[in-house]
Amino acid sequence: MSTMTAAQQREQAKVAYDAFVAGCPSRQLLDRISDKWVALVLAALADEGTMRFSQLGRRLAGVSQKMLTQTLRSLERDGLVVRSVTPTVPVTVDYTLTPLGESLDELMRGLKAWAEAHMDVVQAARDEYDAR
Amino acid sequence: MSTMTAAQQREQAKVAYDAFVAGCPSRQLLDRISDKWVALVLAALADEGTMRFSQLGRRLAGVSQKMLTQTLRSLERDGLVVRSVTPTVPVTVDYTLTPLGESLDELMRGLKAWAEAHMDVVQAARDEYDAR
DNA sequence: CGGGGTAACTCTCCATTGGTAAGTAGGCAC
DNA sequence: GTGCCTACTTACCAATGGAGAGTTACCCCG
Repeated sequence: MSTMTAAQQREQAKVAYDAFVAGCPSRQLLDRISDKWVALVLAALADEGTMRFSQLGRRLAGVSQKMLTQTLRSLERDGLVVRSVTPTVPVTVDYTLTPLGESLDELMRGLKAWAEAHMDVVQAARDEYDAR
Repeated sequence: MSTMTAAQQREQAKVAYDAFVAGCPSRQLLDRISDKWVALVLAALADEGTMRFSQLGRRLAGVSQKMLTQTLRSLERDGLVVRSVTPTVPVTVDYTLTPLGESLDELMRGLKAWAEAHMDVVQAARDEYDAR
């Protein structure tokens, strides 16, 4: 058979994708920032400079402690924040953006600005869609 | 009691958050684009102009049909893409970006550019973190 | 010396989400 | 009729994320 069914084409594309995605940097970053809490941590740290764990927990109040530690760890691993432990009475942990983290945050602010500028249009589109 | 325990502070912050988040447009948008597939659909449509359902399925090959329909529906609802059905033999469905969708895509390209420029630094940070 | 309080986690359980695979509708080709 | 096409929809199942309690390590008060 010289022609392929749609199912076969999908199958083939899937294999190509598996190989492709492993080494694609923009895709890796996408996975990183496609995490709801990453953007919020970045924004909070950019606003306040240095913040403690509990401060962050209050600022992005909806976050669970589990997800906060998890997010901060991965950001630290990627070199976007620095984690510094001060051995005070109850231990104090501070987080700060690195220059790299700051540069990413600038792009994020662009998204925030877009949201504020266009959210009313989006809302109108939603209302219209739901009405029909 | 005039002072609050940390637990009580967290509880209070949580209530404030619930009220805050419901009406915050930038947060709503964040939830929208914090979906892995949204960015990819946007990028694909911006590249190719109009695409059919199966074309998109092949382009972002890792996507399941379920998630593709789901993503496209929500983008349509938000006025970022248009869906047009042509009643040909097997029905043909085309998707195109609206001007609104295009404007969001421009920001996304900024992120892509950041990724390509900085992914090597991130990778180096990861390696170092994993090594110690 | 023991009980209580604190910060930053860590663990356990459960609900929601996303992936896989199979099924559906309507029409044409055989 | 049987089978195949596109664009879904549905059923099931594994993984992810949230809620909340538990843990560690320390100090202070009585």
